[in-house]
Amino acid sequence: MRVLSLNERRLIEKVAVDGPLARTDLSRALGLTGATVTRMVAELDPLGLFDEWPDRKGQGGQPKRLLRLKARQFYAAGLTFSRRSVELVVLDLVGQVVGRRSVRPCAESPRALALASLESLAGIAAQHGIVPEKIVGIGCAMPGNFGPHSFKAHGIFADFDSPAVVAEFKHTLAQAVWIENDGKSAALGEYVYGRQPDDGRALFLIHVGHGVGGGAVIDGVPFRGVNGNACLAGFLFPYGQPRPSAFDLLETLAHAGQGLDDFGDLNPILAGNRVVDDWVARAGEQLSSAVLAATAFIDPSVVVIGGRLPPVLNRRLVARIHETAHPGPSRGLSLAPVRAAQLGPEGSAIGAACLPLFDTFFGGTAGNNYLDGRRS
Amino acid sequence: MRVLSLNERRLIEKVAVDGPLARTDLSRALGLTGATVTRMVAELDPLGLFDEWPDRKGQGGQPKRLLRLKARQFYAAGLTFSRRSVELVVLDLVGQVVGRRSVRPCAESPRALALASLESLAGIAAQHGIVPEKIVGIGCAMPGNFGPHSFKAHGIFADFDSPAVVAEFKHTLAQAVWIENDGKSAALGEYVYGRQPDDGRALFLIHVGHGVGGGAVIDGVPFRGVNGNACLAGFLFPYGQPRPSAFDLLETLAHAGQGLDDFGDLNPILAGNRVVDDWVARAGEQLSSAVLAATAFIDPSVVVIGGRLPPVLNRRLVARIHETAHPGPSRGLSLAPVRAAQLGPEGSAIGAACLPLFDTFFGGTAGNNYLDGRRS
DNA sequence: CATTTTAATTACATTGCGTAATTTAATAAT
DNA sequence: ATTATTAAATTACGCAATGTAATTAAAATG
Repeated sequence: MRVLSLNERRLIEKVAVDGPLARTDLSRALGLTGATVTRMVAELDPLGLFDEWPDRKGQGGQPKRLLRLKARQFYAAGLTFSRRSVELVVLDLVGQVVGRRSVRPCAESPRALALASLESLAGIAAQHGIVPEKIVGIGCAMPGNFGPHSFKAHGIFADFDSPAVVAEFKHTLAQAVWIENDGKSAALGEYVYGRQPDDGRALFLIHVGHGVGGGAVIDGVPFRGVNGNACLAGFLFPYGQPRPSAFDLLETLAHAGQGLDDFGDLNPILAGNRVVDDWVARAGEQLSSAVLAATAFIDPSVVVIGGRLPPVLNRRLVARIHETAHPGPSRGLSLAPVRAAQLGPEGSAIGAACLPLFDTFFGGTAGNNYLDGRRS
Repeated sequence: MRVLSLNERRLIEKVAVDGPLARTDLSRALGLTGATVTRMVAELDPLGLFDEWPDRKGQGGQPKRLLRLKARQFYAAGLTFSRRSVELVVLDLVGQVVGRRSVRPCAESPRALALASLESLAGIAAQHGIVPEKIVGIGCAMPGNFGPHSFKAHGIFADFDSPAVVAEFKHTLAQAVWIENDGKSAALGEYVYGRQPDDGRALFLIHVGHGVGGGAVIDGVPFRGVNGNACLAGFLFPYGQPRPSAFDLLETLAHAGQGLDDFGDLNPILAGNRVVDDWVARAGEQLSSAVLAATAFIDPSVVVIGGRLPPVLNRRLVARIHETAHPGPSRGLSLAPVRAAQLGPEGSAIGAACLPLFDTFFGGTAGNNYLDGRRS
């Protein structure tokens, strides 16, 4: 697919995040003239990105012609890594999960995993009549950190440590592959597909997963840090001690004789579970410190609690954070507003699939020159 | 002065930070063609921004013609607020302090302070034959935080709290006035005029001043947060308890019977001072936690220790941080490299004066459209 | 003194976007 | 029903910033 210009991406992102919108709305929102928006939409027409229909309820003048992203037009796959399985979802550009497969116990080699993923992807594609050109890539939301030259995955996925393995993974999948930290991809997914109208300009997500991570999207740009390890909200909670991670909850439950296989098995056992209640009380309190730290360093417009836990637990953690009522990071300041992630239990996978879609259709690298489309 | 385009600012900033440079060097560094750089430099010629001279030590081919910023060509004033006085410095675009005045006890009303500042500025200007058109503005590095609609100054400058007062200040000074948090302006100053070749893409400064604040410049853009309160590295150290601030050092000294009037009086009493030694040991240890937090959230290429202390103390604090040897923020990660601020005791004022210069000549708002100079 | 090499300049082409005029499709007024 | 009004969308035209490619400039090299 042809490379989209910066303003084309801005336009598409605006429609995706705040749509449906008419050309005039876009003109105002993007600071471009109506003429330019008309031209850009016409230019993008061959891609079939938009649905368009006249606005009823107009009060005079020519009615607006609203645009929104067309469903089932472009796709990406997202991989999330759990304890016992790898989940693959296929997402379309509007954020609908088109298909899902549980791939394989992750003890397998990366190559085997890649082949199995490819097979699952092909299966879903065939089932829905998706041609390969409509799949823009595969995103992997990995628990772990980036070293200066490699990705250091969380212990149980140590096979992903070497960049050579990542390269082979890309090669085997025969697709463009994005590898990103799970917290950062979840933040991106929440920004694009879980955004609330009053979220403002900077979203910070605390990722309650294998560890306690995080990510931020600031002015539409993912905030990665120079090594890709920014937003590590969990630094406050040393390893080996109680910490507000989903992994920690599983261990706490196991310790109380309620061993579970994976994050996905949590839902049925939540109701009236004393161990869970206690964990939420403690973890919520810890997370409020993390919210404080995020407010102090990032000063975001909203802090979202998300990750691998069932949405109910995210909401309960948020309630607990509100109870804790921390003072702000400095004189006269208060904590950033906190809310639970909008995206459901598949938020992590949606975030992963979001990586290729975002880089292809949305914000991209803000602030490069060549805005006019002159590329070297 | 005419408004400079984004690429013009990028060019000027590059020359300022990494100069002297030839047109070809700039072409490579900015991703523009040589033709464009030639044109831009010619276009900027009337401003008299550059010195140009042929490069000796060329090894063949036409010798480079190196460019650097011309001294004493444009100026800005910077105000810093201390306990008993307000310091005004005049800085030129290359970063040289042209003149300094101690303005007045800060108990005075903001209007009186503004008038006194104006007088001092006029005095320095007259002394050096600086015409008003060459002064691009006045920057104020204020200790304090931004509320949603106002600036909340540190207690002893409570008069600055109201935006109306700030407006009057601007009006009285009859100059463009920038009000910024002291940590953030110090970070900017350090980025522009104290930068080391290996600082990389993201500089984080921990500001040891009235409180413990901070600032960051990421990819050439000051990082402010949505309310202008990001980078508050001091959130770890609650008020009323020992904390690594310059204010805390003064109080510690006063408590030990060594009362001082202001930060500026520290230098003579440092040598062999047991109280200071103990304070450095404790504060350095605390600061290493702040470095850890900054690494976790921002993932910068360098953390700079700066603020209102004498440079010797900054260096001693850095040494102490290195001794403390904190583990990194997460598995496999280490702390960002730490170094002491390059700018001397006037760093804070230089940072303040840097605000107008930066907004006029440097990076500015990256990522806006209208790169071509079409402005609405 | 011709050749090579790199820097800088110049002439010309491209293009993304603004300005302003025009067309379109609805409601409100007569 | 016809006309006026209004706002959205489109079209024709122009401009400014940049790229491409050819040209000139000034040194080292042989």
